[in-house]
Amino acid sequence: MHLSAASKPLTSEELAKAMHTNPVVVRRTMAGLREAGLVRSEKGHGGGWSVARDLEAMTLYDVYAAIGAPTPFALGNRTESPGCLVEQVVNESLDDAFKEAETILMARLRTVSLAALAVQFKHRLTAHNEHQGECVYDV
Amino acid sequence: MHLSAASKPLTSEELAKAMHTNPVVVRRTMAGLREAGLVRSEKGHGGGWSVARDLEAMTLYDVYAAIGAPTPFALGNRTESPGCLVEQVVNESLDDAFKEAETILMARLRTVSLAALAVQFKHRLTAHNEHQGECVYDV
DNA sequence: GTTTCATGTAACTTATAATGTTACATGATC
DNA sequence: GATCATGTAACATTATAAGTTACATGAAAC
Repeated sequence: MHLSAASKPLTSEELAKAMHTNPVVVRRTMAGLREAGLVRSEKGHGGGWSVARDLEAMTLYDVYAAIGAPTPFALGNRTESPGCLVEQVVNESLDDAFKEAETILMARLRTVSLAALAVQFKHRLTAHNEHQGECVYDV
Repeated sequence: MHLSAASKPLTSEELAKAMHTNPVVVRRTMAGLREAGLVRSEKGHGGGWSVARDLEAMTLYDVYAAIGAPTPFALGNRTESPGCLVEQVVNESLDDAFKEAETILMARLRTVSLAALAVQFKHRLTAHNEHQGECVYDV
């Protein structure tokens, strides 16, 4: 979203500063997005990161998938294939519950396009400027 | 569930052995269950842990709540109250999605009583014994 | 009543994963 | 060819959960 708001490609350094992290961490994360075709990267002068397709055609789910679709849950099985019959029964029941919740979560993420978030962002920016006076938001 | 299957209170040491962990870790975890009134503990000879109420009246949610209701999600906001307007908008959208998923997950956990799991466990135990010949399952 | 057994808990160590950092290779633009 | 930017390996730091040691407290057995 920062990229789409900018008029030129943004460097990893600029992005890192905006989100209080490190250029290499940015590259690592963005690499997933690049491989998924969500963003582009260019080397050399005037290079950096830019969006590769319409924000309308990107959802939060696409971003999630692009970064590797890590398990969204902090709770999990202590053992994957336990010999303990109690543990088996509990694991299966929890797995069912998590699966249901995950399905719903993913469906929800698919409904949120980055374009929709960009609209909300613009509203927020307007309100912010009215309250505090003009403020350049280039990054 | 191990406790309800046993005919006497089980010590932290016995439980630790059954779940391949450490007696102190067992005590730490069980302390939450005790404070929530799900289990009892007794010191001294013949002491140990036992269930404090009918398995019918305990659900997976009760257990989850008893151990402190930690956030079930591995994904979260990078910053709780970010100044960045993009981050604000994304956080709120994700928070909404997580909240919905969490509500559904908790509702689901409330439908699973430990008694229901105990029934499944007994079935599994029967099948296990038919397949392998009698096997004492006291812990 | 004292010995034994069990929990309760503080303090510390270890394991693991995410994040941050340094260093340098590769490629594009000026 | 000098400069700028990504790509990536290797390493360091940090945070958190799990495991461990040590010892105090209380209950039962003898």
